[in-house]
Amino acid sequence: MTSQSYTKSTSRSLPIALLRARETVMAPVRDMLQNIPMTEQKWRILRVLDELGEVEQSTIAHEACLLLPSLTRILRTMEADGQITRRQDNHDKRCTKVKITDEGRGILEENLLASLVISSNIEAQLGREKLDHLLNLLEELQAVKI
Amino acid sequence: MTSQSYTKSTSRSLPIALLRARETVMAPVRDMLQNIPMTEQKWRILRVLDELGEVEQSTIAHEACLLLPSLTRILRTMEADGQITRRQDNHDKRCTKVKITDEGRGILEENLLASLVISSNIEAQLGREKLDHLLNLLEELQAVKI
DNA sequence: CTCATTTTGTTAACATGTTTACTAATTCGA
DNA sequence: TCGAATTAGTAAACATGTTAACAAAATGAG
Repeated sequence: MTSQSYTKSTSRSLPIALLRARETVMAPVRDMLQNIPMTEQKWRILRVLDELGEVEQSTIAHEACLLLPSLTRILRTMEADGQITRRQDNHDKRCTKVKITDEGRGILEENLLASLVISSNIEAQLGREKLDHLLNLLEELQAVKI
Repeated sequence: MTSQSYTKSTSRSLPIALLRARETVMAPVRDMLQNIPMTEQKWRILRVLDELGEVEQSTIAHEACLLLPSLTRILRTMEADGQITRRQDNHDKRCTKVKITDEGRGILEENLLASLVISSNIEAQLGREKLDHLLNLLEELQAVKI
């Protein structure tokens, strides 16, 4: 840090450190997704739907870290591609319930192995204990109240 | 995880956990930046330039986690707004050297306090030891070879 | 030296991010 | 019960993300 620098080192800035770490981790995932083809966002949506079952769009947006306007557009193409289905909720007609289709699940299944290889590679290099510790700290961080 | 779920819990997926953690941390930063007004990306660029001095665009792109096409556009507006200067390198005429201006530094300085308050708030809630440990793990993760 | 290759950056096209404004359905208090 | 406030989602506009194609300058093997 020079006398000209007003802020602390970017490598010790949590937002920037999180971003850089994510770029490192995502590099091989992006390679995998390019072969499907599928975007990061659609992949996250499929994973969330696979995990949570049939949920409303706001839930997907929150879990997959997407804003609703983006989600609206992305789900439109995913529905057209047969990866998800959408239906109006009976009780609350404002809500749209979204569910993954067999075709959507198929995409997850087909890339399960490649996905595991990537995780294993990272785990092998960082060490299982450190990885677990990191995931725990990240979960704690999400619980911090702003 | 249900019998239908092909992948592990998204909260134990490193890419998704990093993204969610970052969203948590960025929420107050975004509030701060909206008052300037300034985008996340421009803020990162100013921080990197403040830290590294006069550098070429590829370096900025790498440090601030931006792709060159995005950077080209963003620097164009930042130059027009007087926050940075650009000049052709004498030795390698392919390179453009970029430097922060006094006006750009002023923006950092004016928001230094708000920025510190946000960091302190997170540190207070997570604890200094955990925060340091987290930053160390994130730095280690970036060194992982893919 | 010379030409193929690499490096640095730009442009274009389309997807996604982000904000604001909007509609429709629901909730809740007077 | 009614109307204000809230909630779920969409539309539009502009910024940024992402890929492919490109140009110009530098490099390197022959």
